[in-house]
Amino acid sequence: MSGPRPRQGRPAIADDGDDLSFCSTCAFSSACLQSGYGKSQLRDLHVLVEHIGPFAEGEHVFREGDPFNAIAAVRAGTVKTYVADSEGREQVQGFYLPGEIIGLNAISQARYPCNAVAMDPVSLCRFSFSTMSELASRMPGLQQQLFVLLSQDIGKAALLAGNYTAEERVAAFLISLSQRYATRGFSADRFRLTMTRTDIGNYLRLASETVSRVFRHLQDEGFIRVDRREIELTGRLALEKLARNVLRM
Amino acid sequence: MSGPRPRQGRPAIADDGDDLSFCSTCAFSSACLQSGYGKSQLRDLHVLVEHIGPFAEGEHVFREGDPFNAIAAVRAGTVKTYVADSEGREQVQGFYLPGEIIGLNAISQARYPCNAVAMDPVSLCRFSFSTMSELASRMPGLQQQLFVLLSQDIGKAALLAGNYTAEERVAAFLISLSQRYATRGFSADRFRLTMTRTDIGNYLRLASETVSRVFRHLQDEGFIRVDRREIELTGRLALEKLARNVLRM
DNA sequence: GGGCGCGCCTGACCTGGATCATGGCAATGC
DNA sequence: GCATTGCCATGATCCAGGTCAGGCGCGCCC
Repeated sequence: MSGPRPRQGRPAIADDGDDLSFCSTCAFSSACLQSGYGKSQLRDLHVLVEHIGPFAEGEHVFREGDPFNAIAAVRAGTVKTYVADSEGREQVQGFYLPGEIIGLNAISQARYPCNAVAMDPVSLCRFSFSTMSELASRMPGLQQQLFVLLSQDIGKAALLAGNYTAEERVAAFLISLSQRYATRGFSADRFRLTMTRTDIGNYLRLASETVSRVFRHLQDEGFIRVDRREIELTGRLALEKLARNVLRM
Repeated sequence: MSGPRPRQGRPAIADDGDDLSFCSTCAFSSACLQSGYGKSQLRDLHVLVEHIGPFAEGEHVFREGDPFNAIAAVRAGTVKTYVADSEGREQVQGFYLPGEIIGLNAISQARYPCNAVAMDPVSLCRFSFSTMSELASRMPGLQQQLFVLLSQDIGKAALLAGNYTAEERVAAFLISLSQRYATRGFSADRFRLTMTRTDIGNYLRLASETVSRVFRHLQDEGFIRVDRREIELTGRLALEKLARNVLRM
């Protein structure tokens, strides 16, 4: 993780206390809890966790080409990853919500292949990848979790690749956000879009005008209610139907 | 790997002979050679390799929903992976050439999330994933190789996702094939397309007519020469320029 | 308060690629 | 030799979404 360094907040290295819930959004802790590890082994894991941030809105977490040495779980806020094409246009690759992992696609080249920027105040859990690999050799469950996380990400990217209409894309985007918020304990039907229409369009490969128009249309149909960044899903079933092909459900 | 079982050819389990080159296209063998392992350790690896096939053109290697238990390296032929959308239309996800690995995206759900079918006679090296995971715990280099392979695949899928013209997509497709053939020792400038125009279109999210027209146009420009499935790249530089944004080079 | 900038919306128009229809050509089978 | 089938090419037309232009409202700073 290069770019701005942690400037305040929690100690860089987790302390040895027994309170394992101090980082409830940290995916690895929960992943390993699921794997049935005891507290002593979890403490091993916590040694390699470093809490960094907060990053202010617009601040970069890492930039394309930075040397890779760590992956990170989002603790709070939203991180956007993007690349710039040869004409300097931005291509958004993904939005990462609390509990989700950034940096997995950097392993193969040992450099981050994209930029990551905070959409709002962001805190992260940083995991040294070399330490984690080493630990994974001794903890088969952790190794397996890493394989699963990596494998999941392969599928995710393929979703956008399909041949879908603007309406299908937008619906899938909303349903996906909703599901992801819900699994983290937030409301599934009412949340705040932390990104602009332009960002959404860049992500879905649509013009921002099209995003606006589709929002309008979905609202006219009674499927959603939008007010600036606030959104409410009032016709979840209809949205899911639209999103079905994209999300493969 | 479900579907048709091996019906002839090499023994199912590699023998203990010293000839480690018997499977020169097998990515893992070479990956581990690169990692500096000695022959005795390589033999460990070869124990978990099973040569299967040949599969005839049109035969399925696995199908969506099949339980996952192995990944496989293509030894010979081309494998196409695809899914069917809710209206039964086929969406091609990728083509896998000799040396490339299929099945990595199946780890997270323990089921293959797509279908894999042979485009021409195909032989595979099958690797039991559980055995390999276990082995990876004892061979950090192998674990690392697996991480790298998985991480690579995350990026690949993202390429198609972009907002590109038909010409850029087709050029990128050709350059990508060329590069991949070249790294496997085949000619970079002259090769056979093992798939139909429809398959190419399904993969690139273009109509097959558009693929035809773009081929024609690229030929008129002098960048390629096409004769049915045979293709020659006569203007590699121009093609690379067209492909630059898609392939990020 | 007033100017300014940014995000967002909306309408008018344009265009790249899809779709539809047709025909050619090579391989295969009878 | 002739029919069939699958793949490919090409022309005519259509349309989803891009592009361009204008306008509005909110927050911010002087």
